[in-house]
Amino acid sequence: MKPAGAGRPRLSSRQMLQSAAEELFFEKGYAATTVDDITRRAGVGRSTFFNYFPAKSDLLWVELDAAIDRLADELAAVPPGAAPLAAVRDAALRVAADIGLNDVPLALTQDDVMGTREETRSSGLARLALRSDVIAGFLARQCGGRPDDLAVLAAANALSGAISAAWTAWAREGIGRGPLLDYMTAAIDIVSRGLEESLV
Amino acid sequence: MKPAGAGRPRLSSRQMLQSAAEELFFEKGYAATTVDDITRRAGVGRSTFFNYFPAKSDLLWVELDAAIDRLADELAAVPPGAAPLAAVRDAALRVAADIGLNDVPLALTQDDVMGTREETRSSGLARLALRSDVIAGFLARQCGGRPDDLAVLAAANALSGAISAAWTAWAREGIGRGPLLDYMTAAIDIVSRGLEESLV
DNA sequence: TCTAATAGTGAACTGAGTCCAATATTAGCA
DNA sequence: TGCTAATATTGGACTCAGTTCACTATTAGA
Repeated sequence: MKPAGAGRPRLSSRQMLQSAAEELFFEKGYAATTVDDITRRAGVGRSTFFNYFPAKSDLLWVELDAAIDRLADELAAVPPGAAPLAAVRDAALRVAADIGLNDVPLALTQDDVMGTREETRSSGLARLALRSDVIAGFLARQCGGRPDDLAVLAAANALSGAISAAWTAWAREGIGRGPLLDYMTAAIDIVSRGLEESLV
Repeated sequence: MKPAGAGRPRLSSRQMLQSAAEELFFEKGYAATTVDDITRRAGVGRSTFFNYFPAKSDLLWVELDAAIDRLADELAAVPPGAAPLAAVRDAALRVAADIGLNDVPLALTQDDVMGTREETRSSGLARLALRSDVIAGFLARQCGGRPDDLAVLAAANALSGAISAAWTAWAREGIGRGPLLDYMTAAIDIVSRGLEESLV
């Protein structure tokens, strides 16, 4: 097997690793694919892998990681004094609006990963925690509270949970899915308005 | 070093592993403690460890794991037709009421002492996901929807996030903390009633 | 006392992630 | 062009979590 991308205009090692991994995950599944497999197909040394990705599981979450970075940037740009909840919603929706219909994190399409694999599952949840932190930090800043205040934590976790729900439901819809933005709007609305109203 | 508990009335291997681990985590931190260290001090073979705990990180979450099991049992016993949100709240509060002031998961008190937070954190998030699943399953059952419906997912994630926030804020309060029940009541109230009202 | 189930065991194995010092590549500059 | 300093890539040795499996104790119960 030739290295992916051989002959074509030179791709970055990062790109080569990413596409080699994507191929292999489809061919053999995530669990059965080793880091060695990936680097061999990408045509780079094994050590190089860890220069670009701190863990194998990071390959599953490329799109989501980018979205979380975006969210942090958007929130950092919110002027002090703006209504905090509305600001989070708007930021999340702006980010969602830029996610293409095929920018689904591999983790959410790979059945092999969705199942029992505890380790990969928690890799996804690490993103949820990161996003919770980002939101909690922002809420604390806007409200003048501490980021580990119960109300701030609860609100941040709930919002982050809603955002996760949107990604999950969207990804599961399969090929015919509509824009992520629609899911995101609905999910954030549910927790913003209160579960009491939304559920029954 | 004698095995922990030598001479005293015979403890189960599980108990011995748990207390050996607790000691070692305090002495050297979580990351620096290997499974070998734990089994050596507990005086059992290495294989025995994995008979009792699927992963090293499970030792950090014993109390929380028990609470999630309890929650699942409580929800399973709810009669069909009961109001779903109220049922989840009541179940969570009943479980919280039985958590003693010192039943703090090791992970939550020790995460600074225990070295790198990332790994302990991601193991904690696995619990959050499990709890979300339990709640989503229950909501779907009561509402007659699918467990991967957006509204069900969003509500389940939000509730689970609120419950996590309660545990976290409670644990961080340190020795003088009040009962978990108080934190749980407040956190669930916040997401139930809607963030709009609760935040500003 | 016998027996069948259960608990505990060591040994060999896989694969992720770390560390490090050596080497290749590239960019910037004169 | 040639020199240099930064940066990228590399292999190899290492640690340790977690799996598998066949084997041996221990225990409970008839």
